[in-house]
Amino acid sequence: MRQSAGPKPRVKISDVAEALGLSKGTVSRAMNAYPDISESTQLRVRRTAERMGYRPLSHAQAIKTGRVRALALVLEVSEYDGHAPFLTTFLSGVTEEASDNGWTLTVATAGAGKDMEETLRRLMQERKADGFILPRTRVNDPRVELLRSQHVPHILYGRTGYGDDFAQKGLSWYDISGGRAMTEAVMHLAKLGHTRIGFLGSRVEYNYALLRRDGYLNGLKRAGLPHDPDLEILENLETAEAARSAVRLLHLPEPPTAIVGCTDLIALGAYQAAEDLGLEIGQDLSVVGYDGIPRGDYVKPRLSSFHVDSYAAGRRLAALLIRQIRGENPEELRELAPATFVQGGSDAPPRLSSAALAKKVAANSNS
Amino acid sequence: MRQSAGPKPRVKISDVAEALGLSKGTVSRAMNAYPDISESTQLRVRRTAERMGYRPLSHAQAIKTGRVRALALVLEVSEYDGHAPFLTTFLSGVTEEASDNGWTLTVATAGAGKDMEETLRRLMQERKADGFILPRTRVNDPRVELLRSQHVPHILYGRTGYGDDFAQKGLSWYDISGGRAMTEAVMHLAKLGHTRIGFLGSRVEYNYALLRRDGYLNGLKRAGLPHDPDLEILENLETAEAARSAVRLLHLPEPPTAIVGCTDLIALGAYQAAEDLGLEIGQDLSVVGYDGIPRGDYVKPRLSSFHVDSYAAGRRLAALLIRQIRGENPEELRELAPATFVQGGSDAPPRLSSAALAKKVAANSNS
DNA sequence: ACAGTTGCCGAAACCGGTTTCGGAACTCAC
DNA sequence: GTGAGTTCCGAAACCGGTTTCGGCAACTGT
Repeated sequence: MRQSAGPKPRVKISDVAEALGLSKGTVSRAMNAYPDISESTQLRVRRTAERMGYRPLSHAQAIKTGRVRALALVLEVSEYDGHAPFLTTFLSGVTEEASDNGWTLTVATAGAGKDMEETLRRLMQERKADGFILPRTRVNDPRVELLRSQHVPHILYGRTGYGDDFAQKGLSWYDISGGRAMTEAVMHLAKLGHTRIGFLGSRVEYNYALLRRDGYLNGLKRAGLPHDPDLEILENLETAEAARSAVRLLHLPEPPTAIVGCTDLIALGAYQAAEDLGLEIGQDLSVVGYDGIPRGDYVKPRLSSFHVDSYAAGRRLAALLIRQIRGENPEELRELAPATFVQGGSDAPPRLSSAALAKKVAANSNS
Repeated sequence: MRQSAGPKPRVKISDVAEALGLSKGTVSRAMNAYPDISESTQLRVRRTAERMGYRPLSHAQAIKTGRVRALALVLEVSEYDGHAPFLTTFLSGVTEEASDNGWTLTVATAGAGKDMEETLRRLMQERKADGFILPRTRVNDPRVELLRSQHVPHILYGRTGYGDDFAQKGLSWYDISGGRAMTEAVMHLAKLGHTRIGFLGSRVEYNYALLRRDGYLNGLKRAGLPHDPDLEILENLETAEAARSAVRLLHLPEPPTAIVGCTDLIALGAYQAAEDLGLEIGQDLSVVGYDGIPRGDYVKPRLSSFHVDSYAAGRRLAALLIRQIRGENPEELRELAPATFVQGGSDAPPRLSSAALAKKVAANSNS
C-alpha cells in the first residue's frame, strides 16, 4: 500500500501553538527569544517544541526574513586541483561549524571565468545562501568584485590584492601564513648550513604565490644570505613543470643545495628532478614543501613540509562568515593562522658544496 | 554611506506580472507550463521574465510545493577516507547535473552511526533537500532504513543488502561493477600465465567488498583455476594493513605470483610488501588494483588498475535522483557501469614460478 | 439563435513561518 | 481611586510564490 505516500506529516508551528493554547505568533516570538515574551512562556514553548519534535522550516522562515541559514561554497574545478586532498577535511570543518549554528552548506562547482560568474549569480539570485566562502583567492579576484557589488556577505580563504591594503577594504578573510612558513623554511635550511637556497614558486596569479615568495626573500634577508634571482623560478603549476624548473636550477654553475617549494606538489617536482639527475634527496639536495599532502608521506624520504590544518580553516571560515551575516563589521573578521612544520627526511645539512654538486650533476647528465 | 544596505532589490513575480499587465497567478502558471495558459502568453511571459532577470526564489516556491530543488549529499568522514581523491570530480558531476536542471546541492558531513542518523534527520526535518545521495553503501545500511521509513527519496552510490534482491526492493542505485573488474583482472592475469593469484579484499562491512570478492572467485572459475582459500585475505582497510596481509601471502609455501587488490590503496600495500621482501613489482610479483587513484600513477612501476569515472557517477546519480523525486518508479532508476582497465607496469607474465618465488622470499627474509 | 463546450485568465486562498500593532491586565505612585 | 507605565500576548498583515475556483468570451453544433 502507501506507494507514493511521501514523507511523514511534519509538526508545524500551528500544531505547537494549538498544543499550548497560544497563538502561532507568540510561539514564533518565543522561539526567537523576543523580549516581549515572558521567560516562563519562552521556556514552556521551547520545551514542548522540543518534545513535539518541532523544527522550523528554514525556507518558510526565509520567505519573510530573507535568510536561508545556509552558506555557499563554490569550488573552482581545474584539470589539476591541488586542493583535492584536503577537500574532505575542509568540508568537514565548514559543515560542522555551520551545523553547530543550525546552518547548512550548499556546494557548487564552476570553471574559472564566465562560468564562475554565472554560477555565483545564479546562487545569489535564487538566494540559495546567505553568504559565500571563496577559496583559492587570486591577486585580482573577479569573484570578490561581483559579490561586493551586490552587497552579499562573503569571506575569503586567503587574501587578495597582494599587499594592497585598499583592496582589502571591508573584506573578511581567513588565511594561513604561507609567507611566514617560507621564511622559516629558509632560516631552517640556512641553520643547517645551506647557503645556496633555491625557490620554486607557483603561479603569481594566485595571491598566496606572491606572499610566499615574499616570505622566501624575507628568509634570505634574516638568514643573512644574498638574493640571487637565478635561484628562483616562479610560475610553476604542477609537479612535472616544477621538475623541469628544478633541473634548470640544478644545472646552474652554482646550483642550490636546498630547494624550497611553494607547495608540496612543486616540491615533489624536485624529487623527480633529483631522480633524473641521480641525486639523493636529503643528502645531495634538501627539499622543503608546503601543504602537507598525503603523497608527501609516501615518497622516500618523507617530504619535510609545513602542514595546513584544513579542518580548522573550514571551521573558522564558517564561524566568521556567520558572524558577518549577523551584522558584524567585516574588517574585524580576519584571522591569520600559522602552518606547522613537520619534519620528514628531505632536509639535512648539505653533504656536498654547491660546486661539488654542480660537478655531480654534470657527471650524471652526460651519462 | 550605504553601510549595511544589503543585496540589491530582487525582481519578483509581481514585478513581472505588472510589467505584462497580467496577474501573478497567470505568470506563475505560465512559467510552470500549465496547459491552461495559451502558448503565446507562455512565450511572452518567459521572454520578459528572462529579460527582466526574474528567477523564482526556490524557498518561496518550496513553501507551497514542498520542493526546494536541492539534492543532499552526506559524506561520511572517517580517519582514512579513500574517497577523498575523487571527491572534487564527483562533486563536479553531481553539481553540474543538478545545475543543468536548476537544482543545487547541499553537502553535510557526519561520522558513522548516531551522528549520521542525526544529521540525516536534521536535514530531512528542515527539508533542506528533496532527496539524498548515499555514497559508500554498507551491506547493512542504516541510512537506507531511515530514509525509507520516512519516505524520502534517495539513491545509493553502490548497492546494499549484498545479493539479497529483497533488500533492494524499491531502491534506486548507481554502481560500478567492481565485481566484473575483479573477474577481468583474474582472467587477465591468468592469460599472462599466472596460476597462483591472490586476493586482498577489504572490509566485508562494505557491500562492494563482497561483490568484488565474488568477482575474484568468478574470475578463478572462468580461468579454470582452483580456489585456494589461503590465497585470499579479506578485511583490509588501508595500505599498511594490506602490506602485512601481502607479506603473509608471500610467505605461503606456494605464494601467489600475482595479487589482485580490492582497491588501489590495498594494492599499494602489495608494493610495500614487495619492497620489504626484496621483490620487484611487475617481475617477481604482478599487482592489479581498482579505483585509479592519482598515487597509483606516482609509484614505480605504475599501478595497473581499473579506473572509475567519478564525474559520470556524480552526473548519473543526480539525474536519476531528480527523476525519482519527480515521481518515477525507483526500481527502474538503476544503472550499472563498468570500470575501465588502465594498463600500468605492475602486471606481466610471471618471471618466477611460485616455488621459485617462495625461495626468493625465504632468502630475502633471512637477511 | 441558443445552449453547451472550450480556451484563457483573474481573484483569492493558501503554504508556514515572521513581524507589526494594539489592547487587556497588572503594577505603581500619588 | 485614578492615570501613567509595563508586561505580555492575540490578531492580522505580510513575505513571494503556487494552486484552486470560477467566470468571461469565443467557439461549436443544431
